[in-house]
Amino acid sequence: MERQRVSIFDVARAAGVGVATVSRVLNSSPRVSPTTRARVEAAIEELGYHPSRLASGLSKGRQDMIAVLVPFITRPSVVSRLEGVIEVLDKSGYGTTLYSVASLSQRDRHLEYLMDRHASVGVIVISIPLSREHIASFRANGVQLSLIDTAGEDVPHVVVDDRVGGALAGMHLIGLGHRRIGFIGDEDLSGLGFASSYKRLTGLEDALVSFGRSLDRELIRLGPHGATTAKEMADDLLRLGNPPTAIFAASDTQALGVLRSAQANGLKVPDDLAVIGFDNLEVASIFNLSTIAQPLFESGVEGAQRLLCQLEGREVEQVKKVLRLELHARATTIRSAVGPMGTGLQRQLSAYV
Amino acid sequence: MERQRVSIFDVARAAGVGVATVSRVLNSSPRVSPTTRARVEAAIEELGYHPSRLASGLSKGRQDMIAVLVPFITRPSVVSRLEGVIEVLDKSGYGTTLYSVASLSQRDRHLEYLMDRHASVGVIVISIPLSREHIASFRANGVQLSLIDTAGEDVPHVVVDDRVGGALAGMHLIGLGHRRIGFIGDEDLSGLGFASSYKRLTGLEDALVSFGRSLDRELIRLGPHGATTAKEMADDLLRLGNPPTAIFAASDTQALGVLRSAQANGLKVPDDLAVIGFDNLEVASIFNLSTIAQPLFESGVEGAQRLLCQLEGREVEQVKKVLRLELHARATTIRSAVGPMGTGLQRQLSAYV
DNA sequence: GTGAGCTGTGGAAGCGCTTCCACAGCTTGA
DNA sequence: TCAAGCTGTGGAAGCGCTTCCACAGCTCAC
Repeated sequence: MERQRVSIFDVARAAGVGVATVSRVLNSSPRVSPTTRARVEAAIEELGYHPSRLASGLSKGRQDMIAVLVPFITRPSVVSRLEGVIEVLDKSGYGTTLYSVASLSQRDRHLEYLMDRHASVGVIVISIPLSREHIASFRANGVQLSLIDTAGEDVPHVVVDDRVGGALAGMHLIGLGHRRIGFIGDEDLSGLGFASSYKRLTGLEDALVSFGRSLDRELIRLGPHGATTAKEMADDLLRLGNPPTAIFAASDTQALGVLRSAQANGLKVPDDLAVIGFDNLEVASIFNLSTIAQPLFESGVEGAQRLLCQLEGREVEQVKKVLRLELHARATTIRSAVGPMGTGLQRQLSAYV
Repeated sequence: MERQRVSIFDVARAAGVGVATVSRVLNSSPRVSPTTRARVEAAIEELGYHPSRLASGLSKGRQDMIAVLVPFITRPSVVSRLEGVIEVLDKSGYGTTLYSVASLSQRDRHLEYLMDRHASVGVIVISIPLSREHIASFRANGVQLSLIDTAGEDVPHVVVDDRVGGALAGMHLIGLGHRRIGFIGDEDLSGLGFASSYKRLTGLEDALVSFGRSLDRELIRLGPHGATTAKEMADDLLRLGNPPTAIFAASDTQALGVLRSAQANGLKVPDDLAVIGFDNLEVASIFNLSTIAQPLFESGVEGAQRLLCQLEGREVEQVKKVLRLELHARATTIRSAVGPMGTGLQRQLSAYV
């Protein structure tokens, strides 16, 4: 039933040349005369030949594949990054394979498999911290690495300064007169070691400290990522005897939950409660949510480009690339004509150079 | 620099057996004595040997890889489905590769590559319509196929009845007394032929017709998917001399845009404007948005399981599997104590068997 | 005791490519 | 004119596996 595969040998015979010549045509080697090339191309066309990546990979000792390691593809921020990566990789000639990681064991299983030139020539890791040993193994096996939203010694990585971002949010709220600032962020249940939420909290503390104040542990809630859990945590915070007047959420998704909690509790935003998120997802602009914007899509593009750069044998100019964060002060922190969800005042402040 | 690859031959020598025996151990063939097996396993462990999928695939004439073809990974609904797929595939022993499709040419390029046992033994297609020829090609090449949210003759597919879903939404709104019902949906710019938005509109028409009414073309707006564009379309609709009293959005994302538009225009939901979406994403429950719920994650699980079923040589029991739709009537269509975003009345109606 | 039928094993061919090496037929410079 | 050096080409080895085939050493029924 299944039709016989057309191999390079069939093409060679049809074109009246040797297999080596066909291979040269396939790999666009200059060492082929135009006439021969045309004959071979005609034969390929006629037979409907598709070279086998498997055979080619085995023969070359490496597969022309790039692997992308991502956690939690449910998170919009991860998806945006991934989109940027795919955008670039898709026109690169490399195949792209996605590996989704949700647990330590899964991470290790995938990493072990990917540290092999037969599996991939390059790996892009998004938001997953890698150990020194991991990195060394990749290097030993000659597999290139490019990190996005996670750092690594001597490995090209593109990040933002989450701590500065947290400080930015903190300064904004403090500047608006808030003294009791709550924080809602992620608890790392996976054991993978995600640190961005924690760093953003540290940034908030920096801001408070620089104003002679300190972090109030009572106003911090950490839990699994998601709008629903964030709402519950916000409910909890707002039930306190002396509730916060502002809440900084570690992501826009969580900020949405906070917003929802405020409304359910009959609080007016931003008057009774100011809310600021992180990421600047589409929902943030839709709901006029104040947020710290980070270039998600661009981080993916950048990370992918840096991998390709290495694969072409060129040095990456700037091993650690820090992308810019920006405060988008919108209606959930700044009072405006139309109210929390209105089309009021919308300020964008450039963060730092 | 790069260390030499450990091959099956090295293992064979270390264990004092032939390569065939090592291969048998790797493929857990019963034809190996326990003692020999133990010796080989020890050698594998000691040498840190990892078999090459490339070589194995080439030798077997097929790669143990499953490809997943998805459009627009930005859409939360697609991501949920994908999550379900990955959940199942990840513990299946097959490698999983993701191919993202945003245009016709990209679709064809990927399909052409994937119809090859050297690329994958099975393909899961999410939401992308396939032609009869595509399907025939897969079959001719012995590559198994499983479709999610898209149909195909004689190919296992899991879908929902979007038209019924549309009717469900329509009946709900009509039952609440609405006579001018607007629709906001997708325009298929990609040329890939996505039909769900259109089918949902047809369902709305069915509902109207069954009540002796008809679809008012003036109240229909189609545009690129997204909350922002949906808001603009809703603004447009609400500016009409005789604006709709209810809007059915083809997805929750778009419904969010509608909600935003209502608020910006000073309309109270659901009194001045009722809004219903589709999908039942997390945002829907957060914002108490009425919606037609479809089992997204489950569709992914189901689709993946059916592919695995075929790969094991078993027949899929039900080629066309229709998943259930449910009306979740929440605060954006039904008045309640707390208002549009309150924790008011929340009814769930089972749709159909 | 002998042939048939196991079980466990190794050798080697072959999967479809790439690439090294050899070589034929040229062109060039001395 | 001839050695040297191109250019274009083909043959064949080899990438790391799987699997067919052969075979040794058994057991077992007759």
